[in-house]
Amino acid sequence: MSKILNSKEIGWRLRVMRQQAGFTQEKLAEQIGVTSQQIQKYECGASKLNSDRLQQLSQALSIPVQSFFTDSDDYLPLAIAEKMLVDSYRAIPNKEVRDSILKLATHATKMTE
Amino acid sequence: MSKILNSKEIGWRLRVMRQQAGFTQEKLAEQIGVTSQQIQKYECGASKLNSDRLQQLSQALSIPVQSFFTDSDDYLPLAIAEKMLVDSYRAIPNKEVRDSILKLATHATKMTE
DNA sequence: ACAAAAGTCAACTAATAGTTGATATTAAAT
DNA sequence: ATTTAATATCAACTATTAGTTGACTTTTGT
Repeated sequence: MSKILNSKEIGWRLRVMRQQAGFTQEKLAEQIGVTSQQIQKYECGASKLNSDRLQQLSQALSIPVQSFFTDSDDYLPLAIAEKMLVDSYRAIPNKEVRDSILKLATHATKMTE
Repeated sequence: MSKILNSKEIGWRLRVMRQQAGFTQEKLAEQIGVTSQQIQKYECGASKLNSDRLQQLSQALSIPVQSFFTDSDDYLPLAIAEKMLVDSYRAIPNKEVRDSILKLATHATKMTE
């Protein structure tokens, strides 16, 4: 159960990722079709990102939507099991097998009942 | 460049995933603190999900946020697939299921050699 | 066929996304 | 150090939409 991030925290991530991508608020703003003031609001958490904006921003910054919600820090000290999981996954030469593992994982909740 | 999904498409995913999780609109609604009519709106795309709702729904349905935005697992670049794998793995509430996924992954490499 | 549960529709209100215009801060250049 | 241009921030207002309630319809099970 991962923590739910508030709009301030999400806004901060947007800011960091925008800067890493080398955009000004203005440049990013015109790419997704809002004013730079609106980007500003996203970044301080005064406005919340909806599904459209999330996708537009992800595309503009070339990152997956998930980046807004999971700490990259979480992945650095990857728990042993998780590290094993990813390492194993990487090591699987057959794409179909990889895909089926991934699919299994993403749908695993259903199997618990 | 992956396609940007409109709220109708996203709503439909919500519906499918809710049903797969075995929730009624009502049940899901009370879990995230809105009315069932509001869930209904999300599902037909009459309302858009914001970052808060996305996280609440992901948690309630035990899926990563990314599930709402990526069409099919097959197109995912490796890095994103890995992220999704770990996110999904973490979202699995049942330890036994988690373990079996891990075991499957670690054994998958050998089996294909 | 009936009753109960789940889902849909419509009208309204509350909340917030998004705008414009003004002000502040930073950075570069003279 | 002063000025200039670029970037970022603040405040007030408007437009949109998220979210509500209540009535209606469909589905499901006995």
